[in-house]
Amino acid sequence: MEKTEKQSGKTPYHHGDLRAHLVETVRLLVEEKGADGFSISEAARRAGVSSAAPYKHFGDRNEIVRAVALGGIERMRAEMDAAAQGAKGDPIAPIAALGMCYAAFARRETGVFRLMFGLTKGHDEDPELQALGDACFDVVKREVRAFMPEGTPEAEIERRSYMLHMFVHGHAFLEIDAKHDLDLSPDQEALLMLDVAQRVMR
Amino acid sequence: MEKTEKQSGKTPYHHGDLRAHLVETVRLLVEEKGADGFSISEAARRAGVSSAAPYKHFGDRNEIVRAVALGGIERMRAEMDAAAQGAKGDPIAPIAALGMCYAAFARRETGVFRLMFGLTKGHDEDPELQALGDACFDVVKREVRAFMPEGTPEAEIERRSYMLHMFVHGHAFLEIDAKHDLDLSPDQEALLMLDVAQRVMR
DNA sequence: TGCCAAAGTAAGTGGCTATTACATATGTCT
DNA sequence: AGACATATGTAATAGCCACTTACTTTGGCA
Repeated sequence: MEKTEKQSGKTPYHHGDLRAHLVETVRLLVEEKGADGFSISEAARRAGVSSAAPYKHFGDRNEIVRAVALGGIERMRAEMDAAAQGAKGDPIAPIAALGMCYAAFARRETGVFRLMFGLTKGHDEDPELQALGDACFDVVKREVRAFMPEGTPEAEIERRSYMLHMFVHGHAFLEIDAKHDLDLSPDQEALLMLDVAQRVMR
Repeated sequence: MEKTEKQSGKTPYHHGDLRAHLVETVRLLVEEKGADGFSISEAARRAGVSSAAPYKHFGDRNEIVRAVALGGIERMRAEMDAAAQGAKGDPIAPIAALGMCYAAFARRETGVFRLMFGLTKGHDEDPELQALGDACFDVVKREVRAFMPEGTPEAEIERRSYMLHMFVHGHAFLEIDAKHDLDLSPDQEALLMLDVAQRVMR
């Protein structure tokens, strides 16, 4: 029973932890072919099981991609947390670092990133998705709070945090969608992030 | 052949201008069910033709949604142009108006808006799509140029324009995806746009 | 008028999602 | 150990979709 307890408490029976295997397979497929360029059948084929097997672990296709998206959000949250705590120079450095982190994730895991924000297929009211997203935003608010003078009203912190989010979110999507031919070097992007952070936090 | 390819003056043959009829039908379906929630078969059914008929006018499904997206971009460009020229109070008003326009379009035509920026299915290198997008951005640059002191280097104009785009683009998507429970009134949103515009243009 | 190409249809191919009926492995209970 | 309920798997299937092919209809024009 408690030999190979995996993430969701599902114990492997016949072929190991097919559930986790499928999520990882789909994650790779999403990066490879985009969120709508793959099929569950294909994932099952790659995992070496029949096309019906996935439906023993997920109710429908959406549940699978949802699991991939949730994993992505949590991964990004962890990276943001680490990036903010690792930046210790200028007081504004953690805030700029968060922006770099966001953009870097979008660039590195473009498929999953699109998924994280492109789930509109019945996930409008997904509490778990919302909660994980909020957890990411909490990291931002934490750093904004640390930067602002003590006693700053929460509404102000929320407002600044939202402005930062607007900015990096737009930048991330404009970049991965290649809507501008900017082609910023990492240094140039870091300067841009710093510039924007200063304009928002001033 | 492409002798009658005037795109504004398609000649009706059997059932009228099926091409334009299909684009409009798909536009409505996109708003109704989302970019991936409809089928070409369904559009054909609504238009009262066989499921093979669309393929006499479009090479594949992507060409149809591309046409819808192109129409959306051009419509938004026209609105942005009008909004900027209509705002004549504070010198920064046209810039804030552009932001409102962007957000309003995203709210009003959410499906098409998502389409405009979600085409990643072989449209990475679509010159017409890129050109229309650039035309929108030209409106922004025009207003930024008008705001900045004469002789401002083009690179600076480009930079400020890009910053503005980052902000409004992020705001638009965060709002339609309901990633924050802000629920701004039109007035509050206008103030936010003005605030952001001032921070960028300062 | 007769021709031809554009524009339409019916039928078919292959793929996908999801379901159903059935087969098999696994931990538990006695 | 043996039995059993259940979790996990398969094969077969239904229904939908994108797209193709072969055929028919229609409208403009030489």
